Amino acid sequence: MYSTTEKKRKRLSEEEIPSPEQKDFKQTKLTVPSSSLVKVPLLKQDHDIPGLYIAENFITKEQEIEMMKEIDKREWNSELTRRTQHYGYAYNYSSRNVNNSNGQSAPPIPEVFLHTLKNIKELASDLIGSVEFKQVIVNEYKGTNQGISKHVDQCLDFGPFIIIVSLGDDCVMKFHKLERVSEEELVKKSVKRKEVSPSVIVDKLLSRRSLVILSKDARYQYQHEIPKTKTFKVKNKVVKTRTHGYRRVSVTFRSILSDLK
DNA sequence: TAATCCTTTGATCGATGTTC
DNA sequence: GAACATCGATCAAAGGATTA
Repeated sequence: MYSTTEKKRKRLSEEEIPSPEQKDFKQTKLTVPSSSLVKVPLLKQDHDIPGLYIAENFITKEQEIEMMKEIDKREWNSELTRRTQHYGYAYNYSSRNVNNSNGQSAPPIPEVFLHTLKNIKELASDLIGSVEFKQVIVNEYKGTNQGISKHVDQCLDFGPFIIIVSLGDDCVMKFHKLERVSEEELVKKSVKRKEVSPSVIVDKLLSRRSLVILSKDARYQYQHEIPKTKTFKVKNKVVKTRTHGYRRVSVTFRSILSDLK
């Protein structure tokens, strides 16, 4: 039996005919990392959302511990309901922009993140090219009800790729498809975005130690959200139940558009 | 030029639906 | 029936766009 909400919601299924862009789906490791003796993660293009790439087990358990240790040594910002850390450029949630020239500059990006970034660039060089990622935000989601409301990452300051490394615990990210607008329109502050009707919502499991890259449609034509729910579901099946001990830390890398100009 | 409206990102709350 | 999940409405803040 389906709920009213579910009836009106169109969920993508494996059986759906892929778009021309999706037909080009390929499971590729875009570039071989320097060490050939370690298990090489695969960067897979997602079937459902153009521009979404996921690499499971992108980092090792040892790297995860090392990153967590580094994060826990640092000072947290408790301005939001979730705790955050900003590196490279601080993001101002009130003015919704990045700033490093008004006395609120963020600390430099820690070495352990730069090392991760180097591995990302090796794995995804064909996708991200020579784009420099100079801003890092660490978000911590603890307990049973912390999440982030649906949104599209700011388009005026941040570049075309959003890169997320998940640490600690798994989560589900929900993608809400928006009415399409051109990338030229996106940089106009006045552009109004609405979800497509009937709504298209795609659930994606982000497992710990995985890498996610949002580009193209995944970056600009979908809102993403981490629901503030006790259970995480994919296609209505519970894949994770949060307890009070739940802790997921995400490390998000962004490029700064003013750097690209 | 000043006032007003609109935008984005994120938070909160209430109503309604679902599950156990 | 209680607890939980989902959805939509509303609000905040600051800057940009529009209008008078």
